[in-house]
Amino acid sequence: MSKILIVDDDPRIVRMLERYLVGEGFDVAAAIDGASARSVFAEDGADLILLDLQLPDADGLDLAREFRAQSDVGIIILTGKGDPIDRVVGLEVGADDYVAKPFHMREVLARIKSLLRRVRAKAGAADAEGASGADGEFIEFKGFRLDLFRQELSRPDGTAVELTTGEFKLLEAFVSHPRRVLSRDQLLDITAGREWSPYDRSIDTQVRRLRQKLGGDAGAKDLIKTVRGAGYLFTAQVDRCDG
Amino acid sequence: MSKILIVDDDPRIVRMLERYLVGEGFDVAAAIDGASARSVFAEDGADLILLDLQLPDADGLDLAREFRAQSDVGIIILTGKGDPIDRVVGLEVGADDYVAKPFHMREVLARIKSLLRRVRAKAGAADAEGASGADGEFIEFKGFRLDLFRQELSRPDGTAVELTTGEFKLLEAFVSHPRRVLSRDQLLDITAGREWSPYDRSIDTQVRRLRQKLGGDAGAKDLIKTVRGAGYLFTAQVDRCDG
DNA sequence: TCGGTTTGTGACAAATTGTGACAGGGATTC
DNA sequence: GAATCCCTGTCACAATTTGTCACAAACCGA
Repeated sequence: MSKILIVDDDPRIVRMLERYLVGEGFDVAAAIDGASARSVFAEDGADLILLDLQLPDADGLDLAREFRAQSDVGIIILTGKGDPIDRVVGLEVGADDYVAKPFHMREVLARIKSLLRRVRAKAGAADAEGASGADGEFIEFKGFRLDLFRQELSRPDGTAVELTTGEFKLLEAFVSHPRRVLSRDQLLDITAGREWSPYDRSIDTQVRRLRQKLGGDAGAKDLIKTVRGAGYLFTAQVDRCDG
Repeated sequence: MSKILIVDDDPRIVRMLERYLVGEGFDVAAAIDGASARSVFAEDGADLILLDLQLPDADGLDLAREFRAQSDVGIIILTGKGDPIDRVVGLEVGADDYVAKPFHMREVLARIKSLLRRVRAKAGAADAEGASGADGEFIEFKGFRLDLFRQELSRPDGTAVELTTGEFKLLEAFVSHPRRVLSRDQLLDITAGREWSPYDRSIDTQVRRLRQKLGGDAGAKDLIKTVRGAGYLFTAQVDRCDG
């Protein structure tokens, strides 16, 4: 269950959001000013913050920067009619999304779900980083080298493998959770932020294309193994390097 | 409320800025030459100065140095493409940021707010450098060198790359947020201050032109990678240098 | 072995992006 | 004020990427 922290000085908005989100099964906390928001977040943490910019005792953007500096929490900014805050500023402080007031609950919910998916995926990827903590540049497996920043893959012999965006995301999902069975549901969630439905074969197709590019000559099925009835499994050992 | 001093010899620009910023709730003063700027600043002070470099009776850089010497006021320089900036000492004198003419009001507003936050934060604790704070003179990536004040770009071999204003702003957006996927929405917001609508292809076109100029000979797709369904990604590592 | 289920594979259609051409707008020059 | 050039957004079309479909192959339990 995901924890959501609502920060807004308007009690009506807080109540409305709170009721709706609790009804959707979220674990909800609320704060009506910057000070209580800080303490609540410090105490209980959160997976996602809904943050109004106009607070009685603090600038919402400063708050956003603080939260972002100390964690990977997802931040959705609620912009009022009077503040034409543009995305540029938000981008600088690390906000992930925006909702303009007045909003519909349904819209907020959609963005929350979308962002939670992204945050979870990112957290998963961060797990794989291990204790080094540093944002490693390369990931190596079975002689291949994956550059996360450039989204490029090179073969053991150094030649480049042309990957499309979708293939890269799929491979990233695999190397982030190596030696673990990933269901089609999880893979689709990570790569496309979508829900999986029983007859969706898109992951199968992408796996096929990735296999082809990974092992046109050698062990493609070795790298990505099919687990019947469950999903797919990335078998290779994964190392991070900073060089 | 924050006090902003506008210094520009073009009355239209002054009026435009003044009206907009007053509408945003700032306390605005204006001067059309160096002498009046000095007196206004000496008399009333300011939290932030918008400073044009071309003044009838003074060099804007000297003025900036003076202001900075006697206070911690934030300084944003307005640079025009035709401005005869003979030396690159713009930042040396202590300017905090700059905006290239012609600019959009929203862009200026975003930078003003960002800088005001930084100035306020500076009064408090350690100075966390803002993402787009122009505290370096050059920006280097993959051998290219970008001069923010002159809006000039030079290739690894030293030859100049002719950039239009739009291309420059796009590149600036990329180097300000490197190794991060920027949506068309965000890019359009940064470069033009516009909202993106589903069939707007202008960013695609600008990206194409920039790619062409960046990599006419080398890897253009290396530098700006397309992320299908999401936006574009600047892949190179970005360094700020003072030399 | 047989039948049902699940997955691999090729082909195709839909969606997204790259590319060239063009026209309107703004600035500059004469 | 008119001619001109440059920049920029839009359009049409090409190329690429991706999801879906139909069918073949593989797997599993009875």
